[in-house]
Amino acid sequence: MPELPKTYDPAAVEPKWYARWDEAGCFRADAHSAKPAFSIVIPPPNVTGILTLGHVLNNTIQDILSRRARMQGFEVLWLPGTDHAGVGTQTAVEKHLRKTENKTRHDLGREEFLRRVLDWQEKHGGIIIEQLKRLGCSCDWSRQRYTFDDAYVLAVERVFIDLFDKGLIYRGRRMINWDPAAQTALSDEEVIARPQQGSLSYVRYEIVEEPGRYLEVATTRPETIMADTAVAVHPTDQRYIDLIGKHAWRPLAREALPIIADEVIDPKFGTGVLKVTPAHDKTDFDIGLRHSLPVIDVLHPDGRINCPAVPELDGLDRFVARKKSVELLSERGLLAKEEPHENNVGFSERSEVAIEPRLSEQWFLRYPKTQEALAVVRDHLIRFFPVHWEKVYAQWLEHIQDWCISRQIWWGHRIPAWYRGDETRVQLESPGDDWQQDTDTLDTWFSSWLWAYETMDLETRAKFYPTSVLVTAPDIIFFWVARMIIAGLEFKPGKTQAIEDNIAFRDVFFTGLIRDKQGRKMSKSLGNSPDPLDLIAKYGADGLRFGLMRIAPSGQDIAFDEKQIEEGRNFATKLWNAARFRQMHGSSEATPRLEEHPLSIYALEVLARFDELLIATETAYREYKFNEVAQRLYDFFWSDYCDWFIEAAKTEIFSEDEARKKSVLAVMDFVLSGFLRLLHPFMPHITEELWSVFGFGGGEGDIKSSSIQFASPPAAALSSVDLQSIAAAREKVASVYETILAGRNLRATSRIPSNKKARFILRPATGTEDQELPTISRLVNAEELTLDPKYQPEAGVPVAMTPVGELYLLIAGGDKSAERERLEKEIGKLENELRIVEAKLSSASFVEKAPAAVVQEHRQRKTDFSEQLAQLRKARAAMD
RNA sequence: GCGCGGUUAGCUCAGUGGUAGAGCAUUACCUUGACACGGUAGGGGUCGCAGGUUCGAACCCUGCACCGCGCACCA
Repeated sequence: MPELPKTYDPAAVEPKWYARWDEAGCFRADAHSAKPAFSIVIPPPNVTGILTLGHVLNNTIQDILSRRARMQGFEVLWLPGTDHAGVGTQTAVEKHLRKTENKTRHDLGREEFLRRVLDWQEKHGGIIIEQLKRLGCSCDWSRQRYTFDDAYVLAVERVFIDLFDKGLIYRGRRMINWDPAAQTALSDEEVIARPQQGSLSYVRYEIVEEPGRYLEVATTRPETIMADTAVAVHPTDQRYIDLIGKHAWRPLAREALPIIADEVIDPKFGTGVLKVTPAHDKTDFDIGLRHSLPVIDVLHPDGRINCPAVPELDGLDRFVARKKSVELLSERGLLAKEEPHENNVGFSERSEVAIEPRLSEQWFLRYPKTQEALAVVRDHLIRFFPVHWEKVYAQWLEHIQDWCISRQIWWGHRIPAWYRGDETRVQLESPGDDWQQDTDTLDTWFSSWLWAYETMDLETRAKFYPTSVLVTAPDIIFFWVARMIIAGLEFKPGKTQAIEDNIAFRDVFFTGLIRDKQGRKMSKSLGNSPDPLDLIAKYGADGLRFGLMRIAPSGQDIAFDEKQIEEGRNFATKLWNAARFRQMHGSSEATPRLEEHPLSIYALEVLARFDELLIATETAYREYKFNEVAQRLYDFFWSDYCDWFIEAAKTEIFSEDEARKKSVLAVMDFVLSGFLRLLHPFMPHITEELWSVFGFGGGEGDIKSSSIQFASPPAAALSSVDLQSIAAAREKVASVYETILAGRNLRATSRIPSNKKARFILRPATGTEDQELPTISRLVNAEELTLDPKYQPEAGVPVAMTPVGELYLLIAGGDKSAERERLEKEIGKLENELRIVEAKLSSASFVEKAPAAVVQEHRQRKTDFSEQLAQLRKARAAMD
């Protein structure tokens, strides 16, 4: 067994093991395996993206699930890949182009621009894959996919054609969300409402039939007045009822507009009069349809005003034109007033500019299988964790609108539609030379929604689809999760037509969002997003993984604090050193066994706690409570194993009794071997290193049989020990540990410095044996601990009441007044507790109505407190 | 307006009816033969507010406040 270096160096251990695993093909999934299948598809990161803390969280969870399943004997497929990320990638390249060459994509033309995107992809693509490897992700890299793989592209086009043939995809001129910066249509989901501080302008529209009489119209968008084609009021609004059917003069680009009545007008808003602008507002467009109003578009695609009739405004940016139009109206006496007004404005999720509702010819999908998609989640064929996301999901599906799937960007899947004159054909190949292909591309999510199965060939799909679990952030529940569920139900890629074979995944685990300490989202512009690679360099991938998992409560946002990652690193070091300690005392068995050794009470205690740990982690895993699993592992190892078991075990390790020494070392090996396996999914590298160093996997040989990642999960340690003797041992241990705590407290309150040995005397309670004295003595750092049933203390000797008797601390020249003070404090505390218990017991209703066990417990407590109090009072009295 | 989540120690969070917990931070002592990325001991909380149910409420019920999020409205 090679000797462990003094400190753990993740940089020396982690890449070494990852390379070995990868080379040996440990992560490769076998579609022909007889083992049960476990599968996860990665939420594909942007192909040119770099690793963020969000990715670390998400992929660590997937890796934990994959590694755990592998150990449990599943054939595991964790399928990796990347996404072409249409708008995101294109925007990045455009930005770069503007910076380096001061050009737009239109300057280059479509073909050249796409070549530049490919260059960009060549340069930045795949970085994130290498970063995931550094994190330790056990993906099957031989199956890595990309949304622009030939086969994948073909599948996307075929799906488009299929849905078109079914009549679910159609082309139409409708109101869409227009992003004037990216100059493309967006889906409703890509628009984020933000409250904006603007102003409400009250504009005067003169009545055509009654010159000199004006209608006041409140608007936040005076720059679109030229596109007004009517003025509307509520049909029952008494203020204006006589005007319905008459006309009003449009104040800019003067023209007579009909005054119409429509139910949607809110008489309480503004003046109760709405200017109807069908080209630039969804509600207005609908009103226009109901009243057959003409549509006038006064905006260029880039958001500038397109209205030669008003030269003062023509060509101005929409926001500049807004101010200018107010000035114009004001000059002409047509502005009644202006008041500040807050309203919600839709912003493009990507380009961060206000979106423009715009009438445009686009492709739409009428979602299929929405009822079925609701049902599979409602009926828990697919289970959401945490469960409350079910409601959000249902709410979206219940209000679902057709999906605008065409984009006017260049980087994406081309729409397989062809035009010649008025003719349209939807098919893979061009119908002929004189046909022009649609210039639009598809929404990136229109390719992502096939990810759960289109990434698998038929053989793989037969084994691994539906996938076991999807791990993702809740912000893409509509974009991706819901649509993948719909795609699975519609295209039925499963082995039969049955619904349960065609759900995309059985479980969905939604992670939290990582925020900074102030609760803000991580973002580049705030500079509050640490680079995970820096963190890995500082704390190791294992430290980062563990630290993050320990603070990631399921379903809640995570306040990131580097301190927590440091804790992860510290835990790795603790593990390392505990292993070193074991290693100093001889070699270990490849498969540690307990049977041939008599177990000490401390061994029974730590093994019982280990068994509790097994159950607790199993339960937590079932609910995807990774932070709880991590915390349990941490507490068990640090406190139960290191602080208590190892410390108590030193009595035997440093003794001359070979049999007992052997026993305690065997228990250490048993616990270490089991604990390494439990911890492996969280900290794969260090556990593999120690597993290998200790030779637990059977030493050298095939990595697939020696690696910890294929070792079976630990079984319960005490299943063959009778419960009574475990209980007896644990009770004894509890009294020993309690005594130790009391002894240490005596030392500290009596101001004995930690490096000074102290002498103790124990006047034993009935039944106390001297067997455990050496351990107590060691753990209270005693120079000597003697058992003396007849000990009569001098007044002022510090004393503590313990389960094994009265424990006295002998100090030369003890400070009597300090001891008096200490005693009085102790007495005060006890009196207080006794008072509480007595009050409870004297309440007749408590004694009558509370469960007998609870009452009994209180009675016991009362007895204990009273006895201890009597002793302490005696000691106190002796001092006077 | 509708819905969801949160409010417990300075910080991050556990805690589904019976003596309020952990880690970090903090204070004191300690480089002792695994570990100072460590050990030991301590201090620190009217569990957001107000009612109710109960022998007993951080926990169950009702209302409210504040923070965050989603949806709808948004002239």
